[in-house]
Amino acid sequence: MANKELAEIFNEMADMLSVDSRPTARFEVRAYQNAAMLLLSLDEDVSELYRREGKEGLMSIKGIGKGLADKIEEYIKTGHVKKYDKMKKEYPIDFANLTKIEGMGAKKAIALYKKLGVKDIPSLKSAIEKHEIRELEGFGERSEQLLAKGVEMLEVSKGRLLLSDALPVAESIVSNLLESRLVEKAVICGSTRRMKETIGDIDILAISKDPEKVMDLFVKQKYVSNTVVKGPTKTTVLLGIGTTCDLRVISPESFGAAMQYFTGSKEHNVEVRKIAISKGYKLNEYGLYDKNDKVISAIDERDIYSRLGMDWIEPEMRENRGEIALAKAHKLPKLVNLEDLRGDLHSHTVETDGTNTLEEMANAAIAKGFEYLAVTNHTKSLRVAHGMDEKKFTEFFKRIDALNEKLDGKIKILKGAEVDILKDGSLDLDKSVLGKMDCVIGAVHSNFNMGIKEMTDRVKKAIGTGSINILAHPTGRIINEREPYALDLRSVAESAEKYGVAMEIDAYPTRLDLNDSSIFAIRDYKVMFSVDSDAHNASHFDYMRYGIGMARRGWLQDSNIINTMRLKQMAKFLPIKAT
DNA sequence: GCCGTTTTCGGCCCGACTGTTTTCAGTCG
Repeated sequence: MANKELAEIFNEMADMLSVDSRPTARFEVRAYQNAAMLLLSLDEDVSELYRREGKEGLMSIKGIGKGLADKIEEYIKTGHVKKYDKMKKEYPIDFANLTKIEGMGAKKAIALYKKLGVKDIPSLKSAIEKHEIRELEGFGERSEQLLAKGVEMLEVSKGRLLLSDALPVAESIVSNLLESRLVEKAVICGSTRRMKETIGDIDILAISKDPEKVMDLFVKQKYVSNTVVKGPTKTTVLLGIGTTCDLRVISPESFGAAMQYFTGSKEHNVEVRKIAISKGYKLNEYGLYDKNDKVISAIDERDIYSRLGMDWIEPEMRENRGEIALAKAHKLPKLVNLEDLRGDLHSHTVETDGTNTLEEMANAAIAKGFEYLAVTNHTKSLRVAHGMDEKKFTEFFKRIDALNEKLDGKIKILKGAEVDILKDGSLDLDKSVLGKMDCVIGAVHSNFNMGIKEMTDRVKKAIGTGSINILAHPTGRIINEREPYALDLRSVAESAEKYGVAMEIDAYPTRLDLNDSSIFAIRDYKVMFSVDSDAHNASHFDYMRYGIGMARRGWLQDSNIINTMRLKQMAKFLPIKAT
């Protein structure tokens, strides 16, 4: 995809421009960085947009003007951006990796290149080992040590942390702080509060009369492997799960402003601050101030938004994707909540690759308060998961009938399957058996490396059979492991809308598929969604909250999601049998 | 390099921390 490559080029151009002494250069840096971010958040391939709408289409994106549009066009046509190539000759530096090091930005990278010829991580390591850095003007022994530590940390941590690894640890630390009675309040902020699919670091805010003791307790938490910085207002530790965690102790009167500030995202905050400026105010982590530095609002996050003429914005929406305009117009959507879910439509048992029996899964679902649970085991061609054939499904369904009778309305177990969508788009089970089911999920589990047209046709053919009700984990990606397969998601969504097939938001922590940006990409279609746990174990129903996180980040309401409905209403979407 | 119900020129988000300095630059969130 050209978006990612161009974003890298623009980011590097920004890095190289950062040492340009022209007074306008620093604003050009921002323009390039902004363009890189826009490209990464774009729903479709920018070359597709260009093919369809030309340079005008590119320039219709706010933040892309003539200069950048020219460069995008040049890249699509020739595969090169001349200005970039020229700059890169002067600075043949691996900015992308070097600036991943904590404390290393573009300017330091360039300084090290000019003085020592450092151009990538290996040459940096060698300069550190030879103690060349401490001799440089503007650097010192401490800088050299910090860079050495930064390189080491970079090599240990690979990929971003899963939300499901970060959130429980953050919650546990917060509850330990609260239990100690040393803090009056403690809350999670940052990307964890925004429920991003992966987390860079964990941010926690607290109010306390005794900050030193709180910090002492904090660094002694069992999750902590190392203390990076320890002060009375800010302490940073390294957690065993491979991320840093900041705890800030703030004054009670600034709590709302600090929450707003540390929740981010950065892009959202920049826009909110611009609004503050336009009203003659100033907004920072301590409060909202007027021209005379008098506090207008600071204690309560909602009040700060309100004083800026906006409705309070759910953390999951704070990504500067249009939520600010809606908040100003008082037209924010009422996002779906975990409590709105009435059941789960995707789960597995020991018969295939699950670890609990049908009865155990049913009981766990009852404990969760579900009204229904679809058991959707794998089908025969998925041999690694002991996929079932027609005969096994028929026998299994008799057990479901018996169990439903025994459970006497405590829950309704729906007969289902996660049927493989084969290479040619046909389904892995006979139609006569699929016809007996209450909930059929279609899923691609093989031949991931097809071209985009082939793969799109394959999935659309499966949807067109009329035999599936939900398309499972539509992009097939596994976080930090497998890229999504090539698929025209819009075209698939169009087809899903036509055939009344719901698109899944698979809540399994390594999948989270669809994710927020995919949901955004298909928001023009009136397609329904299904938030499912994909549980392979009775404890996996807890994963639902991550799926709800994605749904909320995609601005979905309960009316967009089929399993917020009661069983009777669901009959419109699923062929639920009377039994 | 982008943008515009105060502007097509003159603006462009904000503050803390750190290590290096002796008033500040670079980085980060």
